[in-house]
Amino acid sequence: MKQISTRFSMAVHILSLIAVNANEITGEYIAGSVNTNPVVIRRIMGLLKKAGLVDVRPGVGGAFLLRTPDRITLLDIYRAVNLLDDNRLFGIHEDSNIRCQVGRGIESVLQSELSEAQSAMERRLAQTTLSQLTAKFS
Amino acid sequence: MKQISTRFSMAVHILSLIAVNANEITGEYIAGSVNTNPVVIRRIMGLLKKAGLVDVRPGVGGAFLLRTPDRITLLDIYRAVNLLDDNRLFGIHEDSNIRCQVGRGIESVLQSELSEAQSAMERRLAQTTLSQLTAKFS
DNA sequence: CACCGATATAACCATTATAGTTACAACGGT
DNA sequence: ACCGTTGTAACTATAATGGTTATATCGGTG
Repeated sequence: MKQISTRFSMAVHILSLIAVNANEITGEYIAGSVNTNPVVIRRIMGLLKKAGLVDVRPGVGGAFLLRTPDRITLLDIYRAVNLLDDNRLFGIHEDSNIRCQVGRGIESVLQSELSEAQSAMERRLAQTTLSQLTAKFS
Repeated sequence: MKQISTRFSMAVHILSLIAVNANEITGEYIAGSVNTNPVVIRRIMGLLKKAGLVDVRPGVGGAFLLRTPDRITLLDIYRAVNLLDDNRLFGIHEDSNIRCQVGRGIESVLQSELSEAQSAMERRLAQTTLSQLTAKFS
Protein backbone atom coordinates (compact mmCIF):
# COMPACT_ATOMS: atom_id res chain seq x y z
CA MET A 1 0.00 0.00 0.00
CA LYS A 2 0.98 3.57 -0.39
CA GLN A 3 2.28 5.25 2.71
CA ILE A 4 1.29 8.70 3.86
CA SER A 5 3.35 11.15 1.84
CA THR A 6 6.78 12.17 3.05
CA ARG A 7 5.56 15.75 2.66
CA PHE A 8 4.50 15.41 6.27
CA SER A 9 7.87 14.34 7.62
CA MET A 10 9.60 16.93 5.46
CA ALA A 11 7.28 19.62 6.83
CA VAL A 12 8.17 18.64 10.37
CA HIS A 13 11.81 18.78 9.43
CA ILE A 14 11.38 22.23 7.90
CA LEU A 15 9.55 23.63 10.90
CA SER A 16 12.09 22.17 13.27
CA LEU A 17 14.84 23.98 11.40
CA ILE A 18 12.92 27.23 11.51
CA ALA A 19 12.14 26.78 15.19
CA VAL A 20 15.80 26.35 15.97
CA ASN A 21 17.11 29.10 13.67
CA ALA A 22 14.35 31.60 13.01
CA ASN A 23 15.05 34.04 10.19
CA GLU A 24 18.49 32.68 9.66
CA ILE A 25 18.03 29.95 7.14
CA THR A 26 17.10 29.97 3.49
CA GLY A 27 15.13 27.44 1.50
CA GLU A 28 18.41 26.49 -0.05
CA TYR A 29 19.85 25.56 3.32
CA ILE A 30 16.72 23.68 4.32
CA ALA A 31 16.88 21.74 1.08
CA GLY A 32 20.41 20.79 2.01
CA SER A 33 19.35 19.45 5.37
CA VAL A 34 16.33 17.61 4.03
CA ASN A 35 18.42 16.53 1.07
CA THR A 36 16.02 17.36 -1.70
CA ASN A 37 15.35 20.01 -4.31
CA PRO A 38 14.67 23.57 -3.09
CA VAL A 39 11.44 23.69 -5.07
CA VAL A 40 10.09 20.78 -3.05
CA ILE A 41 10.81 22.79 0.07
CA ARG A 42 9.14 25.90 -1.30
CA ARG A 43 6.05 23.94 -2.22
CA ILE A 44 5.71 22.63 1.30
CA MET A 45 6.47 26.07 2.71
CA GLY A 46 3.58 27.36 0.64
CA LEU A 47 1.24 24.90 2.35
CA LEU A 48 2.59 25.82 5.77
CA LYS A 49 2.06 29.49 5.00
CA LYS A 50 -1.48 28.82 3.83
CA ALA A 51 -2.11 27.07 7.13
CA GLY A 52 -0.84 30.08 9.03
CA LEU A 53 2.07 28.30 10.64
CA VAL A 54 4.96 30.23 9.12
CA ASP A 55 5.70 33.31 7.14
CA VAL A 56 8.54 34.08 4.82
CA ARG A 57 10.42 37.20 3.87
CA PRO A 58 10.35 37.29 0.10
CA GLY A 59 13.34 38.70 -1.65
CA VAL A 60 15.58 38.75 1.35
CA GLY A 61 14.87 35.21 2.49
CA GLY A 62 14.40 33.58 5.84
CA ALA A 63 11.30 32.20 7.54
CA PHE A 64 9.77 32.46 10.99
CA LEU A 65 7.00 30.74 12.91
CA LEU A 66 3.70 32.49 13.46
CA ARG A 67 3.14 30.58 16.70
CA THR A 68 5.50 29.52 19.41
CA PRO A 69 6.79 25.96 18.94
CA ASP A 70 4.91 24.74 21.99
CA ARG A 71 1.67 25.73 20.29
CA ILE A 72 2.31 23.86 17.07
CA THR A 73 1.38 20.20 17.21
CA LEU A 74 2.15 17.39 14.80
CA LEU A 75 -1.55 17.40 13.97
CA ASP A 76 -1.37 21.03 12.87
CA ILE A 77 1.47 20.15 10.55
CA TYR A 78 -0.21 16.99 9.31
CA ARG A 79 -3.38 18.91 8.48
CA ALA A 80 -1.43 21.66 6.77
CA VAL A 81 0.23 19.39 4.23
CA ASN A 82 -2.12 16.43 3.89
CA LEU A 83 -5.25 17.69 2.23
CA LEU A 84 -7.84 14.94 2.14
CA ASP A 85 -11.26 14.80 0.53
CA ASP A 86 -13.64 15.79 3.30
CA ASN A 87 -10.79 15.13 5.74
CA ARG A 88 -11.30 11.39 5.52
CA LEU A 89 -8.19 9.24 5.78
CA PHE A 90 -9.89 6.02 4.75
CA GLY A 91 -11.29 5.65 1.29
CA ILE A 92 -14.66 3.91 1.19
CA HIS A 93 -16.04 2.38 -1.98
CA GLU A 94 -19.27 4.01 -3.05
CA ASP A 95 -22.33 2.90 -4.98
CA SER A 96 -22.81 -0.33 -3.06
CA ASN A 97 -25.91 -2.17 -4.16
CA ILE A 98 -28.74 -0.87 -2.02
CA ARG A 99 -30.89 -3.89 -2.84
CA CYS A 100 -28.50 -5.96 -0.74
CA GLN A 101 -28.88 -5.80 3.01
CA VAL A 102 -25.16 -5.52 3.57
CA GLY A 103 -24.61 -3.14 0.68
CA ARG A 104 -27.30 -0.88 2.05
CA GLY A 105 -25.81 -0.52 5.52
CA ILE A 106 -22.08 -0.87 5.05
CA GLU A 107 -21.18 2.66 4.05
CA SER A 108 -22.55 4.56 7.02
CA VAL A 109 -21.39 1.96 9.52
CA LEU A 110 -17.88 1.98 8.10
CA GLN A 111 -17.87 5.72 7.87
CA SER A 112 -18.36 6.11 11.59
CA GLU A 113 -16.02 3.29 12.60
CA LEU A 114 -13.19 4.49 10.43
CA SER A 115 -13.55 8.07 11.45
CA GLU A 116 -13.13 6.88 15.02
CA ALA A 117 -9.87 5.22 14.08
CA GLN A 118 -8.72 8.31 12.25
CA SER A 119 -9.56 10.45 15.27
CA ALA A 120 -7.54 8.18 17.53
CA MET A 121 -4.51 8.74 15.35
CA GLU A 122 -5.07 12.47 15.18
CA ARG A 123 -5.46 12.76 18.91
CA ARG A 124 -2.08 11.15 19.30
CA LEU A 125 -0.53 13.53 16.80
CA ALA A 126 -2.06 16.45 18.67
CA GLN A 127 -0.27 15.38 21.83
CA THR A 128 3.18 16.17 20.49
CA THR A 129 4.37 19.72 19.97
CA LEU A 130 7.15 21.04 17.85
CA SER A 131 9.02 22.18 20.95
CA GLN A 132 8.89 18.65 22.38
CA LEU A 133 10.43 17.38 19.17
CA THR A 134 13.20 19.92 18.90
CA ALA A 135 14.06 19.36 22.55
CA LYS A 136 15.11 15.87 21.55
CA PHE A 137 17.88 16.97 19.25
CA SER A 138 19.09 20.30 20.56
CA MET B 1 -3.54 13.45 -0.41
CA LYS B 2 -4.23 9.92 -1.29
CA GLN B 3 -6.64 8.11 0.96
CA ILE B 4 -6.11 4.61 2.27
CA SER B 5 -7.19 2.26 -0.50
CA THR B 6 -10.82 1.23 -0.77
CA ARG B 7 -9.53 -2.33 -0.79
CA PHE B 8 -9.97 -2.15 2.95
CA SER B 9 -13.60 -1.10 2.91
CA MET B 10 -14.32 -3.59 0.14
CA ALA B 11 -12.70 -6.34 2.22
CA VAL B 12 -14.92 -5.50 5.17
CA HIS B 13 -17.91 -5.57 2.85
CA ILE B 14 -16.88 -8.96 1.49
CA LEU B 15 -16.36 -10.51 4.91
CA SER B 16 -19.65 -9.11 6.14
CA LEU B 17 -21.43 -10.82 3.28
CA ILE B 18 -19.67 -14.08 4.01
CA ALA B 19 -20.41 -13.77 7.72
CA VAL B 20 -24.10 -13.37 7.02
CA ASN B 21 -24.37 -16.01 4.29
CA ALA B 22 -21.55 -18.51 4.68
CA ASN B 23 -21.08 -20.84 1.72
CA GLU B 24 -24.08 -19.41 -0.03
CA ILE B 25 -22.67 -16.60 -2.09
CA THR B 26 -20.38 -16.48 -5.09
CA GLY B 27 -17.80 -13.92 -6.04
CA GLU B 28 -20.21 -12.86 -8.72
CA TYR B 29 -22.87 -12.05 -6.15
CA ILE B 30 -20.37 -10.22 -3.94
CA ALA B 31 -19.27 -8.17 -6.91
CA GLY B 32 -22.89 -7.23 -7.42
CA SER B 33 -23.24 -6.03 -3.86
CA VAL B 34 -19.94 -4.15 -3.83
CA ASN B 35 -20.71 -2.95 -7.35
CA THR B 36 -17.42 -3.71 -8.99
CA ASN B 37 -15.74 -6.26 -11.24
CA PRO B 38 -15.56 -9.86 -9.95
CA VAL B 39 -11.82 -9.94 -10.51
CA VAL B 40 -11.40 -7.12 -8.02
CA ILE B 41 -13.29 -9.24 -5.50
CA ARG B 42 -11.19 -12.30 -6.21
CA ARG B 43 -8.00 -10.32 -5.78
CA ILE B 44 -9.09 -9.16 -2.36
CA MET B 45 -10.30 -12.65 -1.50
CA GLY B 46 -6.82 -13.88 -2.32
CA LEU B 47 -5.35 -11.51 0.26
CA LEU B 48 -7.93 -12.54 2.84
CA LYS B 49 -7.12 -16.19 2.19
CA LYS B 50 -3.42 -15.53 2.53
CA ALA B 51 -4.13 -13.89 5.88
CA GLY B 52 -6.03 -16.96 7.02
CA LEU B 53 -9.35 -15.21 7.42
CA VAL B 54 -11.39 -17.06 4.83
CA ASP B 55 -11.28 -20.05 2.61
CA VAL B 56 -12.98 -20.69 -0.68
CA ARG B 57 -14.31 -23.78 -2.36
CA PRO B 58 -12.77 -23.73 -5.81
CA GLY B 59 -14.80 -25.09 -8.65
CA VAL B 60 -18.06 -25.24 -6.78
CA GLY B 61 -17.89 -21.73 -5.32
CA GLY B 62 -18.78 -20.21 -1.99
CA ALA B 63 -16.61 -18.92 0.83
CA PHE B 64 -16.53 -19.32 4.58
CA LEU B 65 -14.76 -17.71 7.49
CA LEU B 66 -11.92 -19.50 9.24
CA ARG B 67 -12.69 -17.71 12.50
CA THR B 68 -15.95 -16.75 14.10
CA PRO B 69 -16.96 -13.15 13.30
CA ASP B 70 -16.45 -12.08 16.89
CA ARG B 71 -12.79 -13.03 16.58
CA ILE B 72 -12.12 -11.02 13.42
CA THR B 73 -11.35 -7.37 14.05
CA LEU B 74 -11.14 -4.48 11.64
CA LEU B 75 -7.42 -4.48 12.32
CA ASP B 76 -7.12 -8.06 11.12
CA ILE B 77 -8.82 -7.08 7.90
CA TYR B 78 -6.82 -3.89 7.54
CA ARG B 79 -3.57 -5.78 7.94
CA ALA B 80 -4.66 -8.45 5.51
CA VAL B 81 -5.22 -6.09 2.61
CA ASN B 82 -2.94 -3.13 3.31
CA LEU B 83 0.59 -4.36 2.97
CA LEU B 84 3.02 -1.64 4.01
CA ASP B 85 6.78 -1.48 3.91
CA ASP B 86 7.88 -2.59 7.34
CA ASN B 87 4.29 -1.98 8.47
CA ARG B 88 4.82 1.76 8.61
CA LEU B 89 1.85 3.92 7.73
CA PHE B 90 3.80 7.17 7.57
CA GLY B 91 6.45 7.65 4.95
CA ILE B 92 9.55 9.38 6.24
CA HIS B 93 12.06 11.03 3.94
CA GLU B 94 15.46 9.42 4.16
CA ASP B 95 19.02 10.58 3.65
CA SER B 96 18.69 13.73 5.72
CA ASN B 97 21.96 15.59 5.99
CA ILE B 98 23.73 14.19 9.02
CA ARG B 99 25.99 17.22 9.22
CA CYS B 100 22.97 19.23 10.29
CA GLN B 101 21.84 18.94 13.88
CA VAL B 102 18.19 18.65 12.91
CA GLY B 103 18.85 16.40 9.96
CA ARG B 104 20.80 14.06 12.18
CA GLY B 105 18.06 13.58 14.78
CA ILE B 106 14.82 13.98 12.90
CA GLU B 107 14.42 10.49 11.49
CA SER B 108 14.54 8.46 14.67
CA VAL B 109 12.46 10.96 16.62
CA LEU B 110 9.80 11.03 13.94
CA GLN B 111 9.90 7.28 13.57
CA SER B 112 8.89 6.75 17.18
CA GLU B 113 6.32 9.56 17.30
CA LEU B 114 4.59 8.46 14.13
CA SER B 115 4.56 4.84 15.08
CA GLU B 116 2.74 5.89 18.24
CA ALA B 117 0.10 7.63 16.16
CA GLN B 118 -0.21 4.61 13.91
CA SER B 119 -0.62 2.36 16.94
CA ALA B 120 -3.37 4.54 18.30
CA MET B 121 -5.28 4.10 15.09
CA GLU B 122 -4.69 0.38 15.01
CA ARG B 123 -5.80 -0.08 18.58
CA ARG B 124 -9.07 1.55 17.67
CA LEU B 125 -9.48 -0.72 14.67
CA ALA B 126 -8.80 -3.72 16.89
CA GLN B 127 -11.70 -2.77 19.14
CA THR B 128 -14.33 -3.46 16.52
CA THR B 129 -15.19 -6.97 15.44
CA LEU B 130 -16.91 -8.20 12.34
CA SER B 131 -19.83 -9.42 14.43
CA GLN B 132 -20.30 -5.97 15.92
CA LEU B 133 -20.47 -4.56 12.43
CA THR B 134 -22.89 -7.06 10.99
CA ALA B 135 -25.10 -6.63 14.04
CA LYS B 136 -25.71 -3.10 12.84
CA PHE B 137 -27.35 -4.07 9.59
CA SER B 138 -28.99 -7.43 10.24
C1' DC C 1 -16.82 -38.21 -20.11
C1' DA C 2 -18.48 -33.53 -21.45
C1' DC C 3 -20.35 -29.49 -19.92
C1' DC C 4 -20.86 -25.48 -17.05
C1' DG C 5 -20.47 -22.31 -13.50
C1' DA C 6 -17.09 -21.08 -10.38
C1' DT C 7 -12.37 -19.60 -8.78
C1' DA C 8 -7.22 -18.20 -9.79
C1' DT C 9 -4.15 -15.41 -12.02
C1' DA C 10 -1.70 -12.97 -15.54
C1' DA C 11 -1.67 -9.09 -18.41
C1' DC C 12 -2.96 -4.69 -19.79
C1' DC C 13 -4.95 -0.03 -19.23
C1' DA C 14 -6.31 4.76 -17.59
C1' DT C 15 -6.11 7.62 -13.77
C1' DT C 16 -3.93 9.78 -10.07
C1' DA C 17 -0.46 11.13 -6.36
C1' DT C 18 4.15 11.85 -5.67
C1' DA C 19 8.75 13.85 -5.74
C1' DG C 20 11.99 15.69 -8.46
C1' DT C 21 13.52 18.98 -12.04
C1' DT C 22 13.96 23.13 -15.17
C1' DA C 23 12.61 27.59 -16.16
C1' DC C 24 11.22 32.08 -15.25
C1' DA C 25 8.98 35.98 -12.85
C1' DA C 26 9.02 38.95 -8.84
C1' DC C 27 10.88 40.68 -4.62
C1' DG C 28 14.15 43.52 -1.76
C1' DG C 29 18.47 44.89 0.23
C1' DT C 30 23.23 46.27 -0.87
C1' DA D 1 21.39 47.85 -11.26
C1' DC D 2 22.71 43.63 -9.44
C1' DC D 3 22.09 39.33 -7.07
C1' DG D 4 20.39 36.03 -4.03
C1' DT D 5 16.06 34.73 -2.65
C1' DT D 6 11.13 33.28 -2.93
C1' DG D 7 6.88 31.95 -5.84
C1' DT D 8 4.96 29.19 -9.48
C1' DA D 9 4.10 26.93 -13.60
C1' DA D 10 5.22 23.12 -16.35
C1' DC D 11 7.17 18.84 -17.33
C1' DT D 12 8.90 14.20 -16.04
C1' DA D 13 9.36 9.35 -14.16
C1' DT D 14 7.60 6.27 -10.98
C1' DA D 15 4.25 3.82 -8.55
C1' DA D 16 -0.42 2.55 -6.56
C1' DT D 17 -4.99 1.89 -7.73
C1' DG D 18 -9.17 -0.07 -9.67
C1' DG D 19 -11.04 -1.83 -13.60
C1' DT D 20 -10.99 -4.98 -17.62
C1' DT D 21 -10.15 -9.03 -20.76
C1' DA D 22 -8.44 -13.47 -21.34
C1' DT D 23 -7.19 -17.97 -20.01
C1' DA D 24 -6.40 -21.95 -17.03
C1' DT D 25 -8.28 -24.84 -13.57
C1' DC D 26 -11.46 -26.84 -10.46
C1' DG D 27 -15.54 -29.78 -9.26
C1' DG D 28 -20.28 -31.17 -9.38
C1' DT D 29 -24.06 -32.64 -12.56
C1' DG D 30 -26.27 -34.59 -16.54
